[in-house]
Amino acid sequence: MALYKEQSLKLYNSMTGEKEIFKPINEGHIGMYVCGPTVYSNVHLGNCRTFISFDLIFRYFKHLGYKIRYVRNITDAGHLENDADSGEDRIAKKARLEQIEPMEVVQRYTVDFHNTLQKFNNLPPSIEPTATGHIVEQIETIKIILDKGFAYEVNGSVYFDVLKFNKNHDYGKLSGRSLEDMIANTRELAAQSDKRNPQDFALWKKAEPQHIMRWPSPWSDGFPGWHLECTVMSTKYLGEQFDIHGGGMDLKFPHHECEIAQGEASTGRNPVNYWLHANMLTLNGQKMAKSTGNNILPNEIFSGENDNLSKGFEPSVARFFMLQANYRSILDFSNTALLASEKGFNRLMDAYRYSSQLPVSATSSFSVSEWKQRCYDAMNDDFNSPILIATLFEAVKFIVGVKEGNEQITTEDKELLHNTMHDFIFDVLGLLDTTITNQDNSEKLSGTVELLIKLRAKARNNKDFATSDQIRDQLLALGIQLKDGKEGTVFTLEN
RNA sequence: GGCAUCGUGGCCGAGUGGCUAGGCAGAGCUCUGCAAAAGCUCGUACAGCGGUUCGAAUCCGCUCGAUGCCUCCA
Repeated sequence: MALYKEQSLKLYNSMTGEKEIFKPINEGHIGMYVCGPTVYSNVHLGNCRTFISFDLIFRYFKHLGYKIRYVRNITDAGHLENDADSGEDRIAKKARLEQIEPMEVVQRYTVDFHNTLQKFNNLPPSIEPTATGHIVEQIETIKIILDKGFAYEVNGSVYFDVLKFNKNHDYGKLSGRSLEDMIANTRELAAQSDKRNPQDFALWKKAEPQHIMRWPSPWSDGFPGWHLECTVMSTKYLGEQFDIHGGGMDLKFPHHECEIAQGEASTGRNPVNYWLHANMLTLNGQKMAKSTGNNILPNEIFSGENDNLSKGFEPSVARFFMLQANYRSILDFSNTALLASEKGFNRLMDAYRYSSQLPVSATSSFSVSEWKQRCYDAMNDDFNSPILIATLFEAVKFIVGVKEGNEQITTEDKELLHNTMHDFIFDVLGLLDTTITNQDNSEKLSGTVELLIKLRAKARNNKDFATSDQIRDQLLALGIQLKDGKEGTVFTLEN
């Protein structure tokens, strides 16, 4: 029996502002769409957090036995930098600055995006469609919206008529805004365009002569509006109505609001059942953003080459750090927080590794099955990874207790404990065991260090502490730390 | 200015009407030739002011503060 039949999952629906019991349209199947990146520069850590959040969600659904189709787009058609007609396309601008083709920009940063997410151990989505690969479908959708009377053409551009749409629909229901308030608070901008009113948004834009990325359409040589691709591609691959739509918090308005409008205008149906929004990663209390330069690149985390960092960190440590906060909370990035996570991460991994070799007893002093369900309870409560991690640390404490002889575990429970930890640490949280220990190192290195450990033990037996301390201190200077325990000495390597 | 979210112990960060979050740091102890490591024990916090309640960090109101969105943004 599939696990999802035994577990009741609740998720926080941004549309209603409440945690709701999750019920997919088709039992056992899930369609999930997540807004992907605009590939005109390297992904920064804030972008990664969103995709790690949805990777956690994707992984948990898979773990529960759902058959899930996860669609995440690549925005490779440039969005305009501002709303005025003279605005420049971001990708075209980057191409101009780097003196290359726009699609070279797209290719370069798409590859970077994939490489980076792979380092964080994100699973690839089921389908990763591109905006430029769906120009035809976007034109078709514009035609439908025009036919239904929710859009108008002006000078080769097509705009969505928000005022008209709002007469029979609720524009603003996702972000909690009312159109009246928006109109009341509109600051009149000098360079207003062909729009009938400022809340309208482009479905198709006529390209200025210098605009490189352009396609023919019934209205003009131009390019699709920024919100349309997600509507079109989610509909194409998941249907007119699907289960989950996710994305960064900053996309809630206007992007997702516009998607709802486009979907309802073209199909008459509310496209999405559950809206999930991942919150921002901040740096120095401010949102990380490409445009402001307030950001950290993943490679800087790995190498430590950034003024905010004292050292480099493994991708899994950064991932663990992010998963210690709920995906809906703002998380502030800092070196000290990352250092704390690294220690906790290592302790968790040490305990996991040891869990397979625990000494067994006739009884258990800890209810492993009850603990296992609490792991599920945590994830069932809107993917509460911090609670899951806290629960895993209960097991860590217990494992240490068994090791020290203060707790007991049966053979059966030991297997259940080890397997459950494996499932949650690796399959659900998506962490990688990158901790460097003597088990992972080359035989030559570990053989050498073992030899030094023996020599040191011999020196200590002879009370030759000068020699023993020399071995210990010089190894430490090389980044090899000796740890004396009851059962002898082990070592760890600094990474 | 409008809309929204949030304000938790030294730091990060859960929870949410009565019951220990967790991690890191710190303190004491054990172990140790010394140290490190490891283990054990320890914190009574919820912005401020009112209100509801037998009882509120948790609900309501106000004040203050922070952040996000309102223009592209994960």
